[in-house]
Amino acid sequence: MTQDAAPRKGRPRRGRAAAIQTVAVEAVTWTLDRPPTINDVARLAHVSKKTVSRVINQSPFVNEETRTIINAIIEQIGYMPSPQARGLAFQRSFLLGLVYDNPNAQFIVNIQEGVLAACRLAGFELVVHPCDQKSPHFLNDAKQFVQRQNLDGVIVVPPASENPQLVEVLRDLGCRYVRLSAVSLDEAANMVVYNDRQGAAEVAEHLAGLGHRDIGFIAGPSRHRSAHERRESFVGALRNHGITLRPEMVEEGAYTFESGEVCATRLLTREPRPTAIFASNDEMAAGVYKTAQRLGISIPRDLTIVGFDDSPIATRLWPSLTTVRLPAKDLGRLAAEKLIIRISSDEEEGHTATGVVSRMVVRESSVPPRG
Amino acid sequence: MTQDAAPRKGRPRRGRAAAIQTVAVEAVTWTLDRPPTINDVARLAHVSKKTVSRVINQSPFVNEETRTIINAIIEQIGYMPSPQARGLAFQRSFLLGLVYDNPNAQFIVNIQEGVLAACRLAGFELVVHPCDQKSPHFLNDAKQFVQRQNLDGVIVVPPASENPQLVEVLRDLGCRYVRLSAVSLDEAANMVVYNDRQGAAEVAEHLAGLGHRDIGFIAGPSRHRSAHERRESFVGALRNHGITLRPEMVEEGAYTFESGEVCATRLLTREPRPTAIFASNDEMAAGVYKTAQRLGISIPRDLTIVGFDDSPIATRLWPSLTTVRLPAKDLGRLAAEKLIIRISSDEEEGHTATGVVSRMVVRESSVPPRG
DNA sequence: TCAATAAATGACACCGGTTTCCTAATGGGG
DNA sequence: CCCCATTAGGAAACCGGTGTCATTTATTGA
Repeated sequence: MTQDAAPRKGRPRRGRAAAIQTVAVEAVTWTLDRPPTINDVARLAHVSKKTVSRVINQSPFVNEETRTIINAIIEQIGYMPSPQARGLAFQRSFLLGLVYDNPNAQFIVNIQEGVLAACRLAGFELVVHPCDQKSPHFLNDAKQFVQRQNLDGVIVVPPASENPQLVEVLRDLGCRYVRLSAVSLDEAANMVVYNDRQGAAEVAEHLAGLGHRDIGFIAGPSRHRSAHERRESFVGALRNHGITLRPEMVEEGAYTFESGEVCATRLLTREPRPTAIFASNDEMAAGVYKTAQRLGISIPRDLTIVGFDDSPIATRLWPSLTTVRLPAKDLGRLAAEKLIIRISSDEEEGHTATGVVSRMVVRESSVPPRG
Repeated sequence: MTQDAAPRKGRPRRGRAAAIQTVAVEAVTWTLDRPPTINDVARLAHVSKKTVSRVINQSPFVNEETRTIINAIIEQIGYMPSPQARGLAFQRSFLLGLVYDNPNAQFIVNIQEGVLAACRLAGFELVVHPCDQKSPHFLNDAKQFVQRQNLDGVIVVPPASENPQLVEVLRDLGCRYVRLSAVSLDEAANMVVYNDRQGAAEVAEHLAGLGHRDIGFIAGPSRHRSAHERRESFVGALRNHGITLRPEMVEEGAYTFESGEVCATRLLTREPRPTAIFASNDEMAAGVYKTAQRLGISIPRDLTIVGFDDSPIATRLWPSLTTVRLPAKDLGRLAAEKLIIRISSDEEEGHTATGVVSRMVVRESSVPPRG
């Protein structure tokens, strides 16, 4: 890829080419019982394997006719270069890794989908690798993963992406990586960020605008940066509207359905009962629904609920959930694109900050408070 | 792996080993600026790379002391064999593929999780590959996927797994594969099946036992084998209880939430209105919930609803959904284990049929009909 | 004491690509 | 007409492991 720089002129040649055509045609009748290699192509084309290699790698130093012949033979015998051998010679694997320890299946699937879309376009394949930050082998495990497969790059999803030790391991390994996070941490160049502040602030304005004053908030687990972002932005925006979130109106959940139920039970059995609850993600919002229904609290008449993520469950719930759309698929695509560009252009570090914003989606679960 | 068969005796040797120990210790102070290779290990151990290779591959033909030394050096310099080079020489990739075209994210994630668990234990990595059966490039795309990455094996998830052309492609490629399906199709050896009949029959008995007679059924899309299985088993079991499903009480959905809403609307606006609806999966059951709520029909008082899959949404819904548990994670694990065993033992075809059964889970959405 | 035997190890080619370096042919300028 | 620049292509080494086969050394039986 680094050699065989662009030529300045081009002078076609003849002679060998015409003869080869015949050979090639003759060769096609010949069937191989194993996958064809570059040597087979070279032999059939009466050319050295290096020339075939040049064709494969789009080197400009190949006569147009020769190239045509070789391409025809490649086409006819169905030759495909072995990524193993290529990787060995190139010192590259054409493999990207996706490291995640996120319990939210939908988020992962969406991310994965976006990543795969970008991979597909660039000829990369994706190796997925779930892990567990709480495991003592976590770091070693991640290290082995990257080293063993010789990954060209790794995409790390939160909350694993927010683990500084993991980042250090990746850097030590010299492995290019892109992190997804709710905030741009220490290194903007290696990150794709999603702006949760925007969405959370919109929710605050929405609730304030509807006239809610007794507002409950279910925060995410503190190890997630997104939890901080959503909380701070929400609280701050409420304050701008002259509303102060009382401490007892804030509960910390774990981004799970069950924790949503638990937190909602606490909030809804307090006096004064909140007229609106903002849960930091849709899963917990679903827990709030269930709790409210169990307690005979009507949604949205007696309780406005807002979630975050716009996962499929938001529309499955009844009434449908007002939430904040987090474009996970776009995030995945952006991350992969960023990584692939960096790999292909051989840059050590990217320079542009990349990110997406989250916007509120108003549905049926948010209405003005009663009375 | 095929050479270096087991020895008949063992006679320890001395002499060189003691000297090597010193060399090894001395060598450790030497730091490399690139990932260590087998050559580095060999040089430091004053041994040929072949011997190191023997140690790596657990060949019994290595002197115990030599092995110890080499292992120590490997440990100390952090050497890990390159899977690329290994794969090239072995003609193997240690990579498994997961091919899916299933829109149900949760199902895929669960399968993937099970597959990964098995992969991890056996030292394989997983390359995921979503695809689209409706695309004209579908088969070619799958072929390229397998060939390019030299996959050791592929796991195919329904409905793609039920595409005979895809199976033919895989077979032609000589690629080992395991298919997941609701029924054992033409080749039990290459399949992991889940028995949907059991669960569907249990639902029929459950509904009949509760006293329901006007029962609506939302079938899955006919291209899914599982749709047939669930339908036939349900209808048959109902008949055993003297209940005939009238044609107008059957609607065909697409396994999606939206199609569930559409089908439910049709069913619930007919006379006589069914007192129970069995949806062929939970997503569609969620659509039934939404429709019932929109129409002011109380669940479960006025309408019993049963789903299939036991996906997370079953417990998110209110009241919680009676459904059939399909152990997707186990399915994935079983498939991967089966595949890995076949790869490792170099069997062409497996011989044991593998499968899981589905069982009903009764929750709050199913009660006797009113009156 | 001398094969014969067996364990332990090494030399070398190979897997399927790539890079480096070199040669041959062509055409233009002096 | 010769030399050089330039293009097209090839030979050999290499990437990091493997298989095959030969070689070395020690033990054993005759």
